[in-house]
Amino acid sequence: MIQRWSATLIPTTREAPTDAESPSHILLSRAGYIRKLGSGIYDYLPLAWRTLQKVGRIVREEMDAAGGSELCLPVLLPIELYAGTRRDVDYGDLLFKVIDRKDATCALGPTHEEPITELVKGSVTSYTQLPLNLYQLQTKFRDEARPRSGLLRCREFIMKDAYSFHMNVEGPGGLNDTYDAMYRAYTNIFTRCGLNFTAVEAESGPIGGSASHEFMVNADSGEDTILKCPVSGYAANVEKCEIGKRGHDLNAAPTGELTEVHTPNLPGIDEVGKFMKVKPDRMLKSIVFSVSGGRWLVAVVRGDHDVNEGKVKIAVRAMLGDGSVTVALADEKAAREAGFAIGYVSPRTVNSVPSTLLLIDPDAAQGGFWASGSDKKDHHVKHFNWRRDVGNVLDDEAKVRVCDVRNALAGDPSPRAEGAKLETGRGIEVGHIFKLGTKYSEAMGLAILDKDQQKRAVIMGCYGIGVSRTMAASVEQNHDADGIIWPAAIAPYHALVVLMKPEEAKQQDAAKRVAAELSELGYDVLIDDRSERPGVKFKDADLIGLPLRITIGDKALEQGGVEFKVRRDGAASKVEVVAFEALATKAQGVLGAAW
RNA sequence: CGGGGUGUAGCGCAGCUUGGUUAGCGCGUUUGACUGGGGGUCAAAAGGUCGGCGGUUCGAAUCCGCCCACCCCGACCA
Repeated sequence: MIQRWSATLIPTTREAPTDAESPSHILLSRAGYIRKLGSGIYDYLPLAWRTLQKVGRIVREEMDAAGGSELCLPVLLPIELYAGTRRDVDYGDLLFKVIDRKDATCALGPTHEEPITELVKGSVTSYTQLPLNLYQLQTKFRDEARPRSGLLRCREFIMKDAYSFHMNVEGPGGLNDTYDAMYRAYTNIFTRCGLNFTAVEAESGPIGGSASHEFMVNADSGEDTILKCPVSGYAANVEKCEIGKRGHDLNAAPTGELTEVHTPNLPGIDEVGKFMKVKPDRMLKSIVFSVSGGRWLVAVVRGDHDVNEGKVKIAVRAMLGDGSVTVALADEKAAREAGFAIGYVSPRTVNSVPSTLLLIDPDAAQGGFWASGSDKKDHHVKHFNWRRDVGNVLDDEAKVRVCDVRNALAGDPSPRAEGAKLETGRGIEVGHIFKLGTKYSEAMGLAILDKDQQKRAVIMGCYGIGVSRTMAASVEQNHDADGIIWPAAIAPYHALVVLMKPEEAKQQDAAKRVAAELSELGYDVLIDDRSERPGVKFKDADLIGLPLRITIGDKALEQGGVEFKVRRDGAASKVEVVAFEALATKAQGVLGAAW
């Protein structure tokens, strides 16, 4: 298709709005793709909409190829729909709500587990109709506490959400089949979009195992940290990432006498450390959790490490041999009443507070000098020693375990390859696939008779792609100082034909000829026919980032051709004159076959 | 929700401390001329509820109060 710049709306600007900070926000704004209408609310202008359509087309093709069926559910959802799942409460303020004229509350859909479950409940009546994979592309709403980074975190955004329904997890037609198909579809989608991405293991679903993956676009500006093992290829997000084997030693000799230090009004590890002249990596951080059944748990990590709640939960369940125990950060007041000096807790509380379990991260379960809380407000201790100060309870496996309970960091041993070290990178989450299990079907009463005439809750999976976020993530990953650099597959147009003198018939004819030829090959062409100075047009060309720029000017025309420039080569790269006859081949070499 | 900050032309900003003609500047826009291969030059012009409401004052963009919007850091984030 062919479009003229003068006939569409591409309001480029020299400067970005002050509130734009991330590269995608700045460039998409400056290049005339998006405009902000309110906090976390953006207009998609023609260029952006074309890119979104292209991403959407790839998504649809791959979803259809993987057995999905597109449908479209309402955005406006009666709040009563959430009666079974209580997500109106769990989602909290994140759920956008509107009130109608009858004073009834509706939610603007943040995702669609409830309506899709409701739909299937009323329309699928036999196991023979399963499996089913239904998806939609639509605008979603979330009342984010703090929208930021332009399209990367908005209150209104475009998402592809898919839901699958099964009678079984394993075997043909089971959840695992579809999950794997979705994993492959997502890999195809992001590959076709021209993105450099990593699929990482994410927080496990209720079914366990590696039941969830996030697809992360690798970009330094990403909000999420991901960890990778360069040897085995293992990759996971911080919440999920396992750490390889680490040694520990609870029997080392003390470094000195246990000494109490008065540390008044010091809020954090860093401040206490500075005051005591102890580095955070020689301090013990003891975090108190409450465990169902009226028990307590103290998790100890090094001062420079962060406790991982998910790992704590898994460890406690293993320790108690009970998969149903719940673990939560302790309520401060209740913990104080139980005898924990919150802010000054030490591992010794395993002895002093009844029904207390102790989990020690290997890096904290070492000899040498340690500073710790003293279990007394405004006081810490120096020369803490595990064996001397905690005692033989350390050997009681029912009460004390040494195990991984912290977030992984760069340099930690890989869990999958001996001797390899984990590396970190930043990423932008653009896709998430998840094994839901029966959470929604049970809550909403979606059950079907199976072959054996047993009524069973339907097993579900859900699979999301942030479509508008994918566009922004691509810009985060593909840009330079002059502007956007689109991968050909999602560029709003493949080529920009720039006329040096748009009023000259000779150049007009050449532009028409070039555009028609490229269009016939299946490429989308934008003709810059504005009577602007060349400098302005070149700057705008770099800014909007179409993969190929073809300049029609006297210089090249005299040589019987046009100027050919690839955006990815950078603004300052040399242009090349290409004869008319050679243009098609040359363009295909750069852009690849169109669809 | 806690902390910090900002609202003045389409965009970016100055003016506010110390109230006083007609509220400025750069970019952009319009018209004309010269120009013509990386945001050109000259000339002229259009464009403002100074976020809103109220108060103080002879007089408010400027001082005071309330409200609203927006941004940043943190908390939060299927």
